[in-house]
Amino acid sequence: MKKMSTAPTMKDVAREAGVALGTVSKVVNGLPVGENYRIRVEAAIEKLDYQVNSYAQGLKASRTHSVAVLLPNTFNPFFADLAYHLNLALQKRRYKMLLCCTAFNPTEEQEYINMVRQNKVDGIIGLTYNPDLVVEPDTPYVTIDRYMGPGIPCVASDNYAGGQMAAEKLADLGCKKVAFLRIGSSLTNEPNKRRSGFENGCLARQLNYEMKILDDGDPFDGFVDFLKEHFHGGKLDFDGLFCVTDNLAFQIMKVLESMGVKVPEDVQIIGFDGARMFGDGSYVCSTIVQPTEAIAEMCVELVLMDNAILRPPLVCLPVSYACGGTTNESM
Amino acid sequence: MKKMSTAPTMKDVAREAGVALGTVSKVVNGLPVGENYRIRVEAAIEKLDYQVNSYAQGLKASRTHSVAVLLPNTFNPFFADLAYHLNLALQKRRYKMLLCCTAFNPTEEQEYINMVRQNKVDGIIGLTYNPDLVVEPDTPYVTIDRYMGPGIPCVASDNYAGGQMAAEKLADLGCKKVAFLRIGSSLTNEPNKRRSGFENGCLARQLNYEMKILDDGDPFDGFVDFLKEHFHGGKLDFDGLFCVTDNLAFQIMKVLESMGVKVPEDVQIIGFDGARMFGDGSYVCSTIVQPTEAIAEMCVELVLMDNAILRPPLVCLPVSYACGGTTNESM
DNA sequence: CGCGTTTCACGAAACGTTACATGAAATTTC
DNA sequence: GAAATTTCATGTAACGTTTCGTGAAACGCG
Repeated sequence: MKKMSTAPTMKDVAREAGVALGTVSKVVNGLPVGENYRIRVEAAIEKLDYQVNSYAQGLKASRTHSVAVLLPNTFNPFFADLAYHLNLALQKRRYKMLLCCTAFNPTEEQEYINMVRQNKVDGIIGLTYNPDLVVEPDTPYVTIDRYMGPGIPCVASDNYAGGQMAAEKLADLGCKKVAFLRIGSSLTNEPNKRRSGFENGCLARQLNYEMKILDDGDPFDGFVDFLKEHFHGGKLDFDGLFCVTDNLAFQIMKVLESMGVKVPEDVQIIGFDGARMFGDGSYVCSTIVQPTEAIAEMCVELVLMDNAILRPPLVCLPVSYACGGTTNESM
Repeated sequence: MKKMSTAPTMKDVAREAGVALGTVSKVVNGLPVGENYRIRVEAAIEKLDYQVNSYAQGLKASRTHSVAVLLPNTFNPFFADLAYHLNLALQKRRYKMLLCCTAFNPTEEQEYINMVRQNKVDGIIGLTYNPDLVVEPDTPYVTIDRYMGPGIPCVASDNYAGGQMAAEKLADLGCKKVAFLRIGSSLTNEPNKRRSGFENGCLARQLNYEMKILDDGDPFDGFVDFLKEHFHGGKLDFDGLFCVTDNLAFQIMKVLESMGVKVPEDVQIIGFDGARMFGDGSYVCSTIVQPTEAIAEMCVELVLMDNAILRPPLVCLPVSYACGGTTNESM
């Protein structure tokens, strides 16, 4: 060892092992190399505690072993779960995860895509809200919940089935008159299918239903007004509500509480996502659970797939139902 | 433009602008350069849509504009908040965040540190549980909540004050006999100060207190047994509990619920962290709120600080108190 | 045994930057 | 006005890999 201060390079390893530079490279990359050479090189690597410099690697090979993940934030339990399982899935394959929180901001999203472009990540996984995001065409891009065209795979829950399931559960719980509440972008994205699934589910079970749909910018008051309109003589017109997300369900429950409406005695509420406190405990409310782990695995699988031809345009994964609170249906 | 397929490089920009390579580099890095040259180069950059290749940059300059963040997970609201604000703080400075979830696993933590070593990140911010983590000495390292020695800055809440505050709040709420519940590592880390703060707070307010401390491996049943021991004739011996984290407080509340003990009527509970549902809504329980945004800002500030001499060994940031639920003290 | 073929380590040439030495031009100084 | 000084664009040499053409050794075959 000549120099202590600076990290050992392949050249150092080559010198130590008495082989050529290229041979070390092959050993490091697991390419075929003579057995006796391999042993010598591995010993030298061990001895010098050599670590490849992934920036040199990235520069030369344009393979960086890192993937960027775009999410609105990490504090919504659904996004948090996704982030966690994406990290796990990437780590399993020895990939690093660049996390980018976009705060639902389209400009921010584009900024991040651009920023990530310079970084030459091997792929991008994005749950985004900018309908006309421009992505580097030569970087594999996989979306969650947003169908952006045939070349860009979209991974989502089976939102239609989830909507249907919500209707069935409400019917099973004995509801007669229910409502669907949605807030969110009006884009044609996968979660919109929750609505049609719910409608058809209601029709199949002959459930009376109503819709209240707010767009992204709209103030939450829209729902408060809606609920008040349907509140007569201390009683709500509905005995069941399907909220498009657990977050919304949670807020609605607070409004109802303040109105003196009891959940679930007076009205059943089902959300969507499968948000849990602290990631393990009980569900925040009764909910259609998204299979975050499977979604994450699938995203990683697709984004790292070599053969672009095999990438499917859309993958839907099965959802399940879970009761909120500590116990069961009685949430 | 000669070649369409491959991304433009500095050489392309130099040719386009009719200047030397080094001049382009200076413009890109904001170094002083003649005004007329700058204009020509900027025009060429615009025209070719040039983006620096940060792998070449990282290789040459050993400055990668990325920081690794080690957290146990993203679904605990406290960690989620940290991740979010760290991301924001880094992004403000145009840095990328490599997120690494370690699941409290010491081996995993070391693995990640090693993995990150190859990547030559500009710094590491870690909330870790491995007491003898080996970190690259030449990579700036900042911890959250773990004091690891004078060379490694530690950023934390003022845990002592938080413990005191909890005692005072319980006293203010009229409690007479309280208990402190802790689960977690027995390492000498910052959160341990919550206990001494609480003890002194209780002494100052002449509050009767008891301690129940479980170590990391111990089963949660330890608390259930403890509570049952102090449960006589349908009543709990305590009228106030201070739990070392909101997560614990949340679990304890569920146990109490199943025992028929009402919160806050029968017993007041205060947690620690400031966990909120969906990051905005109400607090999960009454709690000592950690200033996650300030912690994140400080970590980033310290980890990117050029002058290593100025790095303080320990920074404590002020906490605050917040009531749980939708309303006030009445949880 | 000699020729053609395969195998495989070798070493040099990129990859796209930054940093530094070089020298020409512009400015100051007496 | 000439010499001394400053200014600043230029071009070249790394940074640590991967890739690929080269040639020597080992092998098979007639």
